[in-house]
Amino acid sequence: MKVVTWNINGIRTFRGGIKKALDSLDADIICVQETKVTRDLLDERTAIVDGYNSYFSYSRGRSGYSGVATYCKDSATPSAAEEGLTGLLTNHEGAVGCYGHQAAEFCSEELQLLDNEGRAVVTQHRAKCQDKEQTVTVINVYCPRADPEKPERKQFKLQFYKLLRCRAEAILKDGSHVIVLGDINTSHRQIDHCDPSDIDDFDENPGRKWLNGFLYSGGQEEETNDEESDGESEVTSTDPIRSGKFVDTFRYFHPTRTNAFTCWSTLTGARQTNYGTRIDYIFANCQLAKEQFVAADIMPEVEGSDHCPVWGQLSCSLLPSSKPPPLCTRYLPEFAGKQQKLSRFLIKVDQKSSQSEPKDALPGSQEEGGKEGEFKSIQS
DNA sequence: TCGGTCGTTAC
DNA sequence: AATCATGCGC
DNA sequence: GTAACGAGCTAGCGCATGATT
Repeated sequence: MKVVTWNINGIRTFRGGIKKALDSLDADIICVQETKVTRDLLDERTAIVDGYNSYFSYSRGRSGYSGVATYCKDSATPSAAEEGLTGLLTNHEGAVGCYGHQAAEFCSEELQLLDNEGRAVVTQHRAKCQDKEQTVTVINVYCPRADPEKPERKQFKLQFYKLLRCRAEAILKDGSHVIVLGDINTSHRQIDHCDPSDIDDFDENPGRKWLNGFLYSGGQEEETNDEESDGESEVTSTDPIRSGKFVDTFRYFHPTRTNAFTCWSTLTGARQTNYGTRIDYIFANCQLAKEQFVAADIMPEVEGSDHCPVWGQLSCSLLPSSKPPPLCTRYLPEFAGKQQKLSRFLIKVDQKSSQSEPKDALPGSQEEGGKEGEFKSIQS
């Protein structure tokens, strides 16, 4: 199976629908960030793509801002899907669960704010990894940018990181493999930045420290010793710097490749001179990375955004769920007439009636509107 | 995780 | 109902 | 003369909103 992440900088720029772009990426799971769309502005050709099932999270604060979506091939239909990292947005069935000890680390208002900008979608899949059936959870994130003008966003970004790690490790501890992918908005090391001496990098240092803690650096032999300088006090004992459980899959396969960037400033036309940064990643827990990942790379030749796609190839194959979880976009009542899967109407009657009502699927903060009745009548 | 250049100012 | 001007966030 | 210090700030997209035709 193959996964892709891509910050698309506005999903509505794909005028004729996004299907062609999705197909050309040729992946089972495609995670996009910065959709800049809200439910009321989502059109059918974007939301309902033949051959895929999709899962959106929208910014609740402002429109035209942030937002992520995960598109799964029908052969990769998840068994669970949910919006956000905190669980506060998921009062419906079909959620992934496993929230760790976030309650001890964050106050509830803070948690709500961290999930208020449509920055995360979590899908859970069954996979067959050499005979054994296992669970793989995909966390699609658009991590906040730390605007230097706004000091509070710096803290927000770090808190989001902390929450992301908390959730990812909780799911991992529960026994699932975990893939964390998306626009992480921090370049990890000097090699990942066109100008490592830039002042900005010092400002982003907390983000790098987080990455160093989140990632496992075994297998990346270079420079493991000079990292000790920012953790000299605890280096002798627990060595928390390298306690991470995840692997940067691109760097795992290309440990020394330089000028490998995924994001370029449009202000200066920096893409033509490849003056960029690598801030879009596919992270996988160590075991998954080592045992299942067979390749990973960036796609700098793909245009259409100020970011390029990143892909990872796994040797395991996905086992599709027979029915998409409630968060699936195709359950939205405004698209009820555009059901794509004929098989949805062909499943056994007893199974269908024992499932939860479609109205439980209505995601997010939007009102349920007057179309719901129409939808229910179509369903039953 | 650093070195590094250049022009102006202060001594 | 289009178009423009301005602002915001990257 | 030389050490110390500070260097300089525009670019372009996608989107929203409100005012103008």
